[in-house]
Amino acid sequence: MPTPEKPRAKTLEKKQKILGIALDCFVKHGVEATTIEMIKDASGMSVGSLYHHFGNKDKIAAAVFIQGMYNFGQLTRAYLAKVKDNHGSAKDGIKAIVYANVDWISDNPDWAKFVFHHRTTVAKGDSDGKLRNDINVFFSDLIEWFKPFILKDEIKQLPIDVISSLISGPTHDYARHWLAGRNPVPLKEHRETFAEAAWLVLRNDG
Amino acid sequence: MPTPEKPRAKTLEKKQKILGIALDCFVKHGVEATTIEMIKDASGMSVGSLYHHFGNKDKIAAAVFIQGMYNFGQLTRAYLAKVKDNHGSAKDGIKAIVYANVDWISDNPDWAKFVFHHRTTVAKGDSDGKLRNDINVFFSDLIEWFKPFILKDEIKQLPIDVISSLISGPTHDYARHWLAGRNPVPLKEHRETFAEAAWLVLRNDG
DNA sequence: TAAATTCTAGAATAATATTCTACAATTTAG
DNA sequence: CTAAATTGTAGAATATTATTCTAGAATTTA
Repeated sequence: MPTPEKPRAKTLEKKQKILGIALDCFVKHGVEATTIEMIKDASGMSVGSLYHHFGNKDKIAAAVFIQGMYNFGQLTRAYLAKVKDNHGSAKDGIKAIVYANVDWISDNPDWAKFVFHHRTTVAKGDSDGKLRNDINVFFSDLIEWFKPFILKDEIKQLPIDVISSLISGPTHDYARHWLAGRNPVPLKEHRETFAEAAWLVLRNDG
Repeated sequence: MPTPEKPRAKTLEKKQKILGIALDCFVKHGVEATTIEMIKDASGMSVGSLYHHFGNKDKIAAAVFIQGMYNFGQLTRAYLAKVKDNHGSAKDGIKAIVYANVDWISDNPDWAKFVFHHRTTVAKGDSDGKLRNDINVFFSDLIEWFKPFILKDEIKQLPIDVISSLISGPTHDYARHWLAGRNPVPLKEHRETFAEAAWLVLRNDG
């Protein structure tokens, strides 16, 4: 087994900085078109160091992706935790999820662009399934929250993955177009619309 | 200006065949990881010919993308035309759009995978805006169809791009996960669910 | 049927990713 | 505190892959 290396003091923050720079390059030119040399020049790092830290270009991209997903996950958990603390309703929870999506995407457009366009790319390199697992854990947290409301018939009896798509689908679709410059009106301006729409499709009775 | 070349007899079908083979490679390995040599070997074509016909790798990808979008557009138009012919309601039209999406994605999963993941990539190379324009034309056809129903207040007064995301968002989101193997239940099984959901959010009054 | 055009082939070149080797900096063990 | 041991840096060397180029074959046009 590969010895688990112990990083030096400032290594982690240095790596984080590189991820930010790599993100800039990736978003500006796309992963394929950004060369290691670009990242090297922009970060003032040597090629050797980059490879020492990340292994190869795909793994840099993977690290960027994971960083982004992690931050997004944190925000969503925080929003849901607040609902939980206030003993919020099913409606509050569903709207909170939409809010978390809209807010994170709006506040981190570059990360969002990257995350939207590179899940597949990154999944390929996830040989140990670590990423997959993290996402599953995140997902089961969400399910935990939903279950009681579904059981109480406040939310429609639908498969969880369908529920998930009904909640996030419209927001993500609009976000993609907005981030790409095809939709001029900022996502944030439709926050309430998408939140209410999600509740409208998922609530039981009308 | 670049002389508009006149292709030879079997050139077009040869190019189409290559696009299919390229799609296979792209879907199996991703655009970045498929080499020109792979496409060369799989198609029995020479490197020179590939470059003669397509210019470079990005343009092969662009051609694949455009082919896919074109086919999808055709299907959607056909579905909507049928509704028009039968003097269908707003509900019929909105459900038809969802059906077109679900059916095309289900019947052409590889094309769908590619189209979903490479719009951005391709948009970068669309210097003359031809692709952009085609999509705009397609979009305005849709808008034309919607307008009367919005005016008659059968459909909610919302910006067209929001309407578009509310109709297609959930289907596309689910499709992405299904195509990536994360959602095991085929998209088609939720066709009616997503179609009804779209109508539920968009209809006026409840 | 000859000239013009389009297409094919594969070698030559260029751009880029990755590996490797030597050394520098930091940490750890005693 | 000091000497291994470990981790990080640098840049040259190598390997892979994209792209260009040249010559000629096939087809079309006039």
